[in-house]
This record gives sequence, C-alpha cells and structure tokens, in this order.
Amino acid sequence: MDGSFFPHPAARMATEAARAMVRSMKSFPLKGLRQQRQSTRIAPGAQDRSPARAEFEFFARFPVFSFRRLDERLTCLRRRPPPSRSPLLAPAFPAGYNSPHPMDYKTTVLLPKTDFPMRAELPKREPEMQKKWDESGLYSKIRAARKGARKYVLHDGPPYANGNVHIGTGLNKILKDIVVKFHTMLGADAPYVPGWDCHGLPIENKVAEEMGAAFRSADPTLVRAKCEAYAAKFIDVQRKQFKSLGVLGDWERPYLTMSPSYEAGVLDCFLDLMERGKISRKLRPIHWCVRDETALAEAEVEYADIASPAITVAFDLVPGPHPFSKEKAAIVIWTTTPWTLPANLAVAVHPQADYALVECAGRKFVLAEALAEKALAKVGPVKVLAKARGSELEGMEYEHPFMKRRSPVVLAEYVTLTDGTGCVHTAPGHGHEDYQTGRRYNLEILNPVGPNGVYDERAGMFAGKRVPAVDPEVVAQLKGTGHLLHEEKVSHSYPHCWRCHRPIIFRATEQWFIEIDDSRDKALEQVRRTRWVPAWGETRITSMIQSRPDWCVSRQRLWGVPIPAFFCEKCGKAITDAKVLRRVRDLYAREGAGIWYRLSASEMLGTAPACACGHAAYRKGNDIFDVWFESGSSHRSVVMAHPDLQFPADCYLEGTDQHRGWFQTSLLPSVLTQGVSPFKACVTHGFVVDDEGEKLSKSKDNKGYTLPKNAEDFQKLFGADVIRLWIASVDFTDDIPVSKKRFDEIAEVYKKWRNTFRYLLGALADFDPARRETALWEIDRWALHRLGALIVRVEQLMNDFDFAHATHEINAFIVTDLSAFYLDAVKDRLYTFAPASSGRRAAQTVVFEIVSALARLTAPVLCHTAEEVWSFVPGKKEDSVHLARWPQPPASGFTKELEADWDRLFSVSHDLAREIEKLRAAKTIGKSTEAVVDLATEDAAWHDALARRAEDLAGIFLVSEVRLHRGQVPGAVKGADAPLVSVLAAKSPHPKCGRCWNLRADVGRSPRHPSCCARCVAVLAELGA
RNA sequence: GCGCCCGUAGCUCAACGGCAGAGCAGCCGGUCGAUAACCGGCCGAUGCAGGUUCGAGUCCUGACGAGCGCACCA
Repeated sequence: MDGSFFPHPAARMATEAARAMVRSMKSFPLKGLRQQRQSTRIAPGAQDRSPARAEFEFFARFPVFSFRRLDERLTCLRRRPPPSRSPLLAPAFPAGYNSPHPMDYKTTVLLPKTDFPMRAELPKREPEMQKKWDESGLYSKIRAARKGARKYVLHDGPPYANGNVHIGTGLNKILKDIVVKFHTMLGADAPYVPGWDCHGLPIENKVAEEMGAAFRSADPTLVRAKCEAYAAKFIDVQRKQFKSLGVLGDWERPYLTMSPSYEAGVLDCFLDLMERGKISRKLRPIHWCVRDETALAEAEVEYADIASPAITVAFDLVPGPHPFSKEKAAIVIWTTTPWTLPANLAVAVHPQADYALVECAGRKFVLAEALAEKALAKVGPVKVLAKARGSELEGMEYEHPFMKRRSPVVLAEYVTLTDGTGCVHTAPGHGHEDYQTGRRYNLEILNPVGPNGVYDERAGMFAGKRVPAVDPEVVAQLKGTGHLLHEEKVSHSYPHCWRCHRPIIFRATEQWFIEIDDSRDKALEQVRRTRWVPAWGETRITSMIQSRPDWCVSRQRLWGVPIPAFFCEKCGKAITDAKVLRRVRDLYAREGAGIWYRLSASEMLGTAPACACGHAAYRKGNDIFDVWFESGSSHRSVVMAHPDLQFPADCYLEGTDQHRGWFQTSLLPSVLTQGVSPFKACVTHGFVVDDEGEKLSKSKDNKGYTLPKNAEDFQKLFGADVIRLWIASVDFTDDIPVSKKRFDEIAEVYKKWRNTFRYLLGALADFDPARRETALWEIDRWALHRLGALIVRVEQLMNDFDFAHATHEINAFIVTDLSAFYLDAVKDRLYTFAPASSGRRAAQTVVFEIVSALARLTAPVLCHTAEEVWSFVPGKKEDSVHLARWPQPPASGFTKELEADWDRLFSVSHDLAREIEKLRAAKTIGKSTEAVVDLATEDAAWHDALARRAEDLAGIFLVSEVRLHRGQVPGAVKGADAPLVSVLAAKSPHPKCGRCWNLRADVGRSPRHPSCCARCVAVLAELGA
C-alpha cells in the first residue's frame, strides 16, 4: 500500500500561490480595511456582512485558505443551505446507520461505529491469532514476498535447551522479533532462524543425577542419547513458550548445536584454524573445577568473595655472590594459596623496585624496601641494613622450605608494591603469570594436583592430600620449621565455577588451545569496525580481547562435540594435518558427532599417514570442545550454511553478559578463519530485575506478588502485546525492572492506544479509501504533518534500536496530538457534516491515513493488536500487517511558517483552557463549546497568526465562538503561554443546536427543524429528513 | 584497585549551552455522541559543592550515591 496519495506538487503550487498573494498584499493600501477589522466578528453569527463582502474579505485576508474547497467555505459563510443534493453525494445514510426520525436528531448524527472490540482479551485472542499465522504460513509468505530483496540477517544466539523460558530470555527473543519485523517492514528480506544450544554441562549433570552411580561407568553413547532426549524435550517446551510471545520465525526448522550439520560446521571451523596454524596443544595452567573435573574457559568463571589464609613465609637464601646473600638471610613471600607452595619453583621480584636487607626479631630478611615495615609489622621492628635494585637479585637461590630443592629468584614486570612483600611466590603450574615467567626462565611447568584435586607424589610429604583443604597442614608445616612469619585471614574475590559455584583452582594440564596473540590486533580492528549498541559495548569487548590469553577449547566431558584428536601410540604426538582430520568432519556430517564413541581410531582414520616417529597406529582423544567454541562456530554452521542467511550477519542481539561469552567466542573464530567480524552490529540488553533491583530469580516483588515463572504464563496473565509494549518502552541497555505495578501501568498505555485505534476505526465505518478527499483543512494538514514527522522519527529511532524513545514518540502522538486535540477537533465534522461532504471526507481521509500508518508503526511491537487493527482498516491491503511496508510520510504541504503559526495557536489554546476552566469551576458552563471567547493582541505577528485562520479558531479551540481584537478588551487576562495575547471567556448567549450541540445564533430559523442550527438544517435537508 | 555509565516531579522518560517539558499516578472538575470510554485544570523536579559562560539540567572539577564492567592481590 502506498502511504502517500496527496497531490503533493499541486499542493505545493497552491501554497506558493498563496504566499505570492500575501507578498503582493503588503504593498496594497489596506488602511480602511484594517480599521474595519478592529473587532472582527467571526463565524458563526456574522450576519452583518453581505455575502459578497464576506467573500472579498475572506480572500483578501486568508489566501492560505485556498486549500479548502471554495464551495464549502462559501456555504459556511453565507449561512445558506447548500445546493440541492448533488448527484455525486452518497446515499443519505451509509449502510448501518439508522434513518432519521423527525425529532430524534441523534440518529442523524454519524457516531463512531466499529466491531473492533474495546476489550482486548489478549490472553484469549493472541493464541488464536498465532494459530492462524501458523496455519496460513505467514512466515513463509513473508519470505516469498521479500524474495530477492536486500537481506537483513539477525542471527539468533541460541538459548540453552534447559528449563522454561524465563522472562529475561523472553525479553531477548521479543527484542529480536521487533528488530526483524521492523526491517521486514522496511522492505528487507529479514529471515529469523531460531537456534538452541544443546550441549554442555548443565544437561550432562542432570543426566548424571538421574543415572546416579551408573553414570561414571556408563557407555558414552547411552549418556549422550539421554542428554539428547533431555535437550529435545526442552526445545519443544521453549519453542511453544517463545511462540506464545508472538515471536515469528522458522520455528519448524531451527538450528540445533547437536545436529550433525552443526557439529560438522564446528569441525570446519576448528580444522580451518588448524590449517592456519592457530591450534596448539600445550601444558599450561588453566581454570579447573575439581568437582566437575574439567577445564573451564574464562567465560565459565565467575568471581565471588571468599576468606583465605594469607601467610607470610621466609625462604632461606643460599649464600652466593649477590647482594644480601653473603649473610644468612631469607627472602620473604606472601600468598593466599598455601596449597600452591609444593609447586613453588621461583620467587619473582620487580627489576626496577628497591629491595632491602633488614634486621627484624633477630633475623635477616630480604623484601621490597617500601613494604618491609608493613609486611613485618607483626614480627617486630625493622632495621634496614642494606639496599639493592630488584634487577641485582636475579639469580639468587633459596631453599624450598619443605621440598628438597633450590629455586631461583627471577624478575617479572607484573610484580607490584601494593600488597605483600614485593617478592612473589611463583608456581608455573598454578598461575598464568607464573607460567609465563616459568617459560622465560625455563622452569618446569609443575602441577602436582590431579584432576580431582588430590596431590600426587610430586607434592612430597603432602601426596594424597586434597586441595585446598590441605592449606592448614601446609601452614602448620611452615610454622613447625620456623618459616612462617605471620598468618591471617583475608577476604578477597576468588574465581568460582559458574556451573557448580565452587572455588576453582589453576592447574597446568595438556589442553588444546586457540592461539589468539597473533590475531589480537586484527580482532581489535574488527571490533572497531562493528557497530556497538550501546556504544560502551565496544570498550568492554575491547578490554576483554586485549586481556584474553590463548583460548583453552578442550573439556573433559561427554556431552559435546568430540575433538578430533588422534595420538600416536608410540610417541604420543597428535595428528595436526587438517586434510586427514576432515574425514572425521564428514563422518560427523553424516552420522553426528556421537560416531566418535562408536568407531575406533583406525575405523575413523582409514589409512592415515604415519607419524613422524614412523608409527601409524593412533589412539583417540577423550576431550570435547568448549561449548563456547561450539556456539561461537555458529557463523560457520548456520549463518554461512543456511540458504536463507548471509554472512556476515547484520546483527547479533543478546544480554550484556555475552560480551564475555558468545560475542567474543563468535568474533574470534570468525576473525581468525574469515578475516571479519561475524556481525555488523552488536546490540546488548540488561537483565530483568525486580523493583528492588535484585535479579528476578526469586520471582517475587515486595508486595509478595509472585510473577509468573515462564513466558507462557506471562502471556496468559497480561497478554503478549502488553509484555512486548513493556519491553519496547523500557531502556533495555540498563537493568530492566519488572513488577506487577509496572505491568499495570503499561496495560493502561495499551488500553489508551487500543481505544484510540477503536475510535479511529469507528470514524471510518463508511469510508472508502478510493474516495479520499484532496481538499483538506489546514488542521488536517497539521495532523498529517505531525504524522509524517512521527513516521520519520520512529523509523530513525527503530533503526538505532531505540525502541523506548520510539514508543514514547508514538505515545505522545496518540495521547497529545490525537486524543487530546485532533480527534476532538474533527468530531464536529465526522458526526454532523453530511456523510459525503468534502469536510467530513477530508477528516476521514486523514483519520484513515493515521490509522493505516499507526497500525504499521506499532506492528513490530504490538504484533497481535496491529494485525487486528489492520483487519479493520478499510480498503485493499496486504493480508497481514506484517507483510505491509513501513509507511511513507504523507505530503502535508506544511511549512515552517505554518508550524510557527500553529505553535502560537497552541499557546493561546493553553491560556484559553485556563480561563475556561474558571467558568467551569464557577458552574457557569459545562463543556468548553458553551463558551465564547475574546482574544486581544497588539502584536501584529500574533494577530496575523490568529486572523489568518479566524474562521477555524472556534473549531481549533473547541469553543462556540472566537472574537479577535486588535488592542485591548476590558476584562481580558494576559496569557501565560502567550503573553502577547489577552483572553476573555464567557458563556455564549446563543441557544444550543439540538443536533450538533453547538451554540449558534442561527438556531431556530427553520420551522421544519426549530431546534437546529442553519448548518444542520441544511444537512438534514440534504439527507431528506 | 582501575575503568565506564547514571543521578531531572511519587513513577517512567524529555529538553542543538538559550523560558525545565510529556505520559502515568494523585487531587479537583467537566462530559454523558469514544462510555468497563473521553476531556480539562491543579499538584509537583534538575541529589551536593565549586568552576567556565551574557546564560549550565547540559561543559569542567571535586566529593556523595546507584548501577555496570574489568582485574585480582600471587
């Protein structure tokens, strides 16, 4: 449907002509006329002028009015009945309206009439509409309608296939749906392929719980089958719940990370990385959960405060050539993880820091000068004996306090002088920086802790003990030998497993890694090229990528995509030839990744080339991929593979936690294998919280009211459109508060919109869009002008993902422009003018234009209600509002000058309302149309603004009559909004017309209709009443 | 600890450096031809202390408060 139908060029020409007339008038001698206009009485009731005179004055003063049809204007001015019924006019009463009864004028008034229900009954009606969309294949219809159009791809971040759809998950899907629907309306082919993240620990743990002791010894194939069934069950549950929110997409063909094609895509990505030399297998400390017995990625770690023993320990220095080591001294370290001491292989000092040999409690210690007093405060007074630079200490040796070995003092830039002693206990197997230092000094990457957290024999006297429970024993041992200088408890934040929430450890093991370092700059450049909404997302992801070490992608679990790792039986070396490994990829594509557990290494490899050591027999690895690598491969498995989609995606839209999660784990593989970011724009939203700002997990607000548990229950309680309107109205970049109160508030907004729609539709009961009126009144053009501005503004805001402001704009238009003003102002025309008169059809034309545009403007958000409205909009149109195109701003011919005039009118209107309110308070009048007002101003600009549309002022201000004066009027009050204009309001002396309820001087002139005004008499005559 | 963002009416949000505005809620009233609707009026706000400027909600500084992120104390 074309939103613009007005003869724009013609309208503009008319405006030009009008302006030309105004310009030419300036030199015209108007003195006499001006004097006559000192007190210009304006319709209705200007009986003291001959028609010809009135006509002259009208054209001389209000050339702009040429927009309104001449015959109608003259009819109005001359107070005479219109010509007998024109053959062009429609039948007296449109179908559905009662024929008039002589004395009952109500039946001759064209009141709003529509079947669009006032009550939404969303919980009941929405599911019916969703069913209809499903059955009619709306999604496919949209695809077909947009075939060949430019693509807009929003790639779905897959929710985890576990549990119900929490309101926060629902919010995410609704935001995506709004984006997709909006871009579809803009004309793009915007497919939406939803996905699910199926692999991973939560499901595996659930299955392990169900299986009990049998789990540990169970056949992996059996476990995986149970996991798959579990995931499949919740995919169905969640799909139903997402659909209940009105989210439209390819629900019958979602992507699943456990499907063979997806799994094959993960290997494609991995093997590409391998070919590019980005994959390595290394012994390196990584986060390790001793409960889940698996490696963890950065993104799987969360921090929480715990109390740890903080100990100050002295390591005896071995005499040597360095400063301080001629004497019997000890170097002092500080640690909060005593259990890492068995793996201590060095002490690190800062090369530029100042260190001192001090005497304290009769012993000699080496530590940072600046920290000596503080660190040894509990030991005794400190006396500095000698000083040295950190760099001079390099190579000193010390005896481990309980392991039989000597270790070196080393240098490290990361040593700080804020805490501890400036001498850092270094265990290359238990810390990232320690590891790097260890590599530099060729230290062993020693990890004496097993997967379950138990020391092996390399921990010496502590072998067989469990970490970190062993801490007190280590402390006791140090104390017993006099190495412990001090012990206290400190509370500090410590990494925890985000699945089981227990403290984790750093532990060096052999793992698969993706090497990030070489590609970091490229990744950061891609970050800069991406649009981040809100903008600070860029800062976050940048700092994240800058600081992220290489990525450990192997996990020691079952429910995932097995890493295609084959180790030489003889030398243990892994096959790193991607060409060989692609056989496995093809197997996954055909059979699913579960095939890994059903075939032997040789069955999968066929005749593989021999290892460098000469042997050709291999054993399989047991690791699976980090699920983050899996979901991060979706650009490969889905966006690049799905026929509807296109790489790179236009938009990813997820919760802000995904900066460290999916955004990052998607960006890196994509940049490393494809050279570009997988998304052009990245939008993030906050979390749903209750009114107290707490995360909504408890589902209770402060009044004890329990919010629903899943998305479908929300729909049943409030209706999806109310939920969607709520989401569209909040600033989703921040935390999003939810409570019953907020839903009640937003439901009020919904009702207001709905009622306005109902009224608009009611005004169009007899309207045929084929017979639109082109001769619009100025107020109509004002309304179109406002609508056009709204369309432009909302489109821009939606493009910027600023739904909240778009919603506010729409609300302001509906409430302020329409409900409080325009719809009131056009009532007279809609209700009382002859059915097919130009004036009435002009109003209907604008109302039609508004409702047609508004249905589309709101369709991305109120997808059910807009559809319902759409079905009531008269005329030929698309089957569904979701197939329709975004409206074009209608040509209103409105100029800056007109805008300025109307601003003045509204200022006066405000002042007037206050004066009228006084009459109302005094019970002098009821409604404002009973008032007659005098407006007085000495200011030419204000006078002109009013005088130029004098004829319409009564209608604009909703009063019976407006009298405009130059100069002063006794009793008039200076306006507050328009100080240059004084206003005076009084009760109109005229009788009230029994039909149109206007107070008119000409009521009672017709013997046939003694209670009617002249205009109504004319209309009644036309109607044959 | 470092960084980012925010602080406007009871609530949700506005205001190129230029008269602090809307909606909701509340109160008062109107209307009875949008009626389980509709309209009007009133009420009421720039958290604090400085600075720049003719002029600051807006720019700068500081502390305060809220939120978020990063890091992690070896």
